[in-house]
Amino acid sequence: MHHEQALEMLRRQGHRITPQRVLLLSVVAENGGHVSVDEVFRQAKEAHNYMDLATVYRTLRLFRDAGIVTEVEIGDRLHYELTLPWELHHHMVCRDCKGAYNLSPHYLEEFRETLVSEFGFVPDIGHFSITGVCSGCQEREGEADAQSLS
Amino acid sequence: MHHEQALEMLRRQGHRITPQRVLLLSVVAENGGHVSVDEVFRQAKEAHNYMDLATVYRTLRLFRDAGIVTEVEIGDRLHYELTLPWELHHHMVCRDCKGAYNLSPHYLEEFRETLVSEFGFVPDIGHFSITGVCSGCQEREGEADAQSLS
DNA sequence: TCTGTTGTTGCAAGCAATTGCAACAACTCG
DNA sequence: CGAGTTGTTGCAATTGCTTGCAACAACAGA
Repeated sequence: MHHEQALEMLRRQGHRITPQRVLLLSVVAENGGHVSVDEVFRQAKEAHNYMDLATVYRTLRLFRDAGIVTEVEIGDRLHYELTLPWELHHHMVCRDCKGAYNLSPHYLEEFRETLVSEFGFVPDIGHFSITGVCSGCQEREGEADAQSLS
Repeated sequence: MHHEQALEMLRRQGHRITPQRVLLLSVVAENGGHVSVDEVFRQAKEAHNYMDLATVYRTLRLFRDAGIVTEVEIGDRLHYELTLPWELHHHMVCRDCKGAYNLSPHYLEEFRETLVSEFGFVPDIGHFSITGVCSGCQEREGEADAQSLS
């Protein structure tokens, strides 16, 4: 998603283009992957010498609702990443190392359709993420357990 | 899960049985379905004339980690319900009406196994819940949309 | 270009939930 | 049963995030 394009989307949805929004969008964009709110706040302040945390939260939420960014809950903190429509994905978040691994949407398609057809429940899988333990941390846990037994 | 049994589980895991824990367990148990933290706090205070909110949070989390209760996030508040091993279920939580509907584990089994075999990622589906819109609220939304168009 | 309307910001207060720490009490072992 | 050990509690402070509100500024229309 190109900046100009995203800003145009916002405007078409009736939102105003403010310097804060332009700045925050570029901060998220320049970070490649997912960034924590704190990090966005810090970088924005660095670039502009001022930024209000409430504005960061409100703006990122706005971007999310406008489809410009995707919200990912890592641990219990919100992170955001640019939504790239040609590479949509969900996340598997490791509860130990807080790593976030991408998951192709096709793994969820069947599950989604079952919920809709069986229960008429339409899940929000645009922002889906699932917590668990990644393979690396499982090995580390294994070692720890072995030690605690000895 | 019977009270005595749950307390015995706690003790076996090396935790102490305190009056607060006994009280909080019975409050959760007596509520049948899922209860909000606030409600647990209120009822515990009513029964015992004193209870600290931090203790409620810590105790419920302990119960969760011990497998005695299940944590359900409804809206953005934590709720808890007794874990009944013979009727395990997940939840579909409606983002509009905050209703929580039970979902049999079998709907997730396949998804779970795919994550494990494909990625070595073991999801926490003991505490799984998914947000979306229930069928009732979809109808209501439909009406609202129709009105706003007229 | 100027002006009015209305969405946005900054600030401070508020929320649910968590945490550090000293006083305390449940369990263990003698 | 009584003393020591160590997990637990109560309290207050703190965290991450949200919200109410008055001042402000982006856009539209004249």
